Amino acid sequence: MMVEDPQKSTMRSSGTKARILTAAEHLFTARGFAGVTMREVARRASTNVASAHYHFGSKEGLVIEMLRHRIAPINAERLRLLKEAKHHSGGKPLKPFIIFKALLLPIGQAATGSTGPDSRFMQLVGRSFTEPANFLEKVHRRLFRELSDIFMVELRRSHPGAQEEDLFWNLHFVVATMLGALANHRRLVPFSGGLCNDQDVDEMIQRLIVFAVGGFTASIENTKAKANQ
Amino acid sequence: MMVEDPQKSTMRSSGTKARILTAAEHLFTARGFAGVTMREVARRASTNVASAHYHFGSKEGLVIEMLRHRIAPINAERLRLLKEAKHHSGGKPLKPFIIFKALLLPIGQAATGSTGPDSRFMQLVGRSFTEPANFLEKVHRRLFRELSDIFMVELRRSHPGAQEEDLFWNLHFVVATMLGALANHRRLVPFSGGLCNDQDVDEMIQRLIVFAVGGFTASIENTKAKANQ
DNA sequence: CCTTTTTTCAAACGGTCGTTTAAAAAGAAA
DNA sequence: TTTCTTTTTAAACGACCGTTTGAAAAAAGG
Repeated sequence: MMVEDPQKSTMRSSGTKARILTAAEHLFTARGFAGVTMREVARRASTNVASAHYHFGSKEGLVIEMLRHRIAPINAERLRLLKEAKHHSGGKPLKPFIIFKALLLPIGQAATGSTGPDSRFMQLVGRSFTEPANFLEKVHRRLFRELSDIFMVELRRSHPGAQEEDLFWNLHFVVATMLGALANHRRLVPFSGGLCNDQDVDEMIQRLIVFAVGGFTASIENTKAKANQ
Repeated sequence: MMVEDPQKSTMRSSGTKARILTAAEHLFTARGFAGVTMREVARRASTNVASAHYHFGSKEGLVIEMLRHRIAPINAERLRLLKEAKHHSGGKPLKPFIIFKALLLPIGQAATGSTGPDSRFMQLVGRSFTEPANFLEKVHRRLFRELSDIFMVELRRSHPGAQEEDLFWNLHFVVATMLGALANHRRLVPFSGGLCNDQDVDEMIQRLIVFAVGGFTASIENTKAKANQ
């Protein structure tokens, strides 16, 4: 068998598994999960379908491993930034701007990293949330449950008077904005008649952070004002 | 042939075409475009595949017609609300809150209308934006180009000092938030541990409007402040 | 009624899909 | 080398896809 962790124990494979992963990432990014066949992935990786099944078990397995392989490092960086911010805050609650920077900045880093994925890959991540495939829900739960719990703790600390329900709603909106912006990124250029540049991922992330903080804060303030009136 | 407008001239068909459209809407909503076969649609509509091809030409044709059939009335209502608001403003620029209400409220109306689609259908609309199928881009361009042009005119009038580029970016974010929130709607319940209710579409739209206005305004103000410093 | 057009239907077509099989090739251990 | 395990390969399997065909049924026009 040997479908286990590449790091572990014996590893007699040449780079076939890694080539399949890379090929899958490029093709799934361009045409989605249902739009790409195992035969195409295998051909781009200079191998055959049976090899892909040998390494990943199934097409689902390949999709899951590819997403995990790219998302896990981004989430680790998010937690690192948050921990770093807490260390510099001296026990005081973090400002929303700091919290959402920790959530959003690692996306830009991943998209502009030297050997990392290009900005197009993030479209795939956004798309993976909207695809109806049920097997993806489990993956997302495993990949994002701990992360969202930790971020919710910080949001609670920074908004002591806010209703729990409102915090959930507005973090949900922030994530929705992030995913929507990533998934529909390429539409900005034709929409703006070429005025906006979609290549500068960092600019998008900076704008996204400002927008997210503004939306979140306005919404929390609005609900608080209503409650007090 | 007879694949033309149902309103026009002769119409000897019983409700087959309408039944196919309804069946397609339900199935595509649940499992996406690629995840549903023409045979399933035909069976749910109590007819057969050839009939579906007779009425819609192809699977793509069916998808396009289904989207157009649902989105066009929503966009008409958006334009109506905007025109109504302009009529009551006495020539003064509209506030962002009013503009985005005109953009977002019709979604809630469509989702809660008596014979209209349920909230799940809006997931499909959101999904149609992120699906990689190229034929959808033309549909979206035809359905949304005029709409976005008109809304941009009002945003310009309400933000005389703002850069054109910033207006595009932030309207893009508002739309991204809307699409992302719609597409990921059902995730809110498990994410919040059951605290938030995803059945109340009106509540979501209300919260969404506040969030969108807050994000848009904050982002415009932020850029203006930077330019002045 | 008969004629003409529109609509429905069962059946088939050509292709492609994810997956499996079984054997060959390559490496590691002895 | 021999033995055992891991990896790669070509070929096939069974199922299902979107679409088309050609004829029957239904509706409209005369």
